Amino acid sequence: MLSDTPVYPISVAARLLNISVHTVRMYEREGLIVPFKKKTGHRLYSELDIERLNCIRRAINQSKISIAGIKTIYTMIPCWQINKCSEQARKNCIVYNSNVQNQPCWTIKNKDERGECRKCKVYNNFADCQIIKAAIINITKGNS
Amino acid sequence: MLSDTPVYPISVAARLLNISVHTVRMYEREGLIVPFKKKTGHRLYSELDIERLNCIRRAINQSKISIAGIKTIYTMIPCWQINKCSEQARKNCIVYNSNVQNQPCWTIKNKDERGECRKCKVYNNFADCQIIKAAIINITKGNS
DNA sequence: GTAAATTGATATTTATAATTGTCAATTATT
DNA sequence: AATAATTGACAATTATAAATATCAATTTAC
Repeated sequence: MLSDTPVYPISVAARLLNISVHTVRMYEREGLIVPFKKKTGHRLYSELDIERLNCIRRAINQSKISIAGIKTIYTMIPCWQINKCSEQARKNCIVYNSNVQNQPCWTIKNKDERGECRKCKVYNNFADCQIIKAAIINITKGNS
Repeated sequence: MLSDTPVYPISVAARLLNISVHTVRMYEREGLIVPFKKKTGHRLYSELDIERLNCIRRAINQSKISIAGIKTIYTMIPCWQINKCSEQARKNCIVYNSNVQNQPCWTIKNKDERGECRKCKVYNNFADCQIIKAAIINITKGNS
């Protein structure tokens, strides 16, 4: 089990991934990752963040999915299913109630009952496009 | 309602789309489209095919989703839901029974009870990535 | 029967996404 | 207090996906 404790500054994260600091920041701007931020604005990355970034790199370099494509796929995750949100929670959730989002749920500001995105199953378990596909298939297979 | 009758040869289709004949063939090689083919191998495109191709072009040029990304998204369509396949049909369907496909269902050869892909709702109604997203959301919202 | 169009396969070109570089200002570290 | 690292913003570069060109063989259509 990978640790989700934010420990690596961006320079170390970039070195672990064999990419530049700029690229790591770009993935954040594009909404693919949500690193921990200190009050001063400095970023910190966990082991889990590194694994997530590796996954994104594979999608780009091996699967040839563009960043915009990855973002679109992330937006397809039915988070209320993953999190088994209650009727009440759904009623209050901006993600659930706006089909037309073009943003992954973790990029949408919290005005509802959702907790911290960095700790959420949706953010942590569905970095891989293949896993997202499998999840959608599983969920829909339950139906008649 | 757009006609699904195959009428345009590839040169006309390409002209309607402002792209080259080669590009149209490429989209087919990549599994994004399934044009009608005469016994001689010559392709024919319908109005619906043209609209589908326009949709693919928008995904590439405006949404900046790569061809590999579009293909991955197409692979996420839960076709058995769209087509309301029976238990029996699912049991016999290679698409339903192999989660690990990396191909849209219409590129997988028919050895089961599925009909002609060009006539299928899944192929015809879900060219647009946004619509696929909406469909997945709808289907999963039905669940508890 | 002949000119125009289509086919597949390989090679080339082009467009642009992805990545990196530079900079001054701010923050961290010892 | 001084050096190293990080920040955001803009510019430049690189890598490669997307599109096009070329070719001989086959098919279409008048």
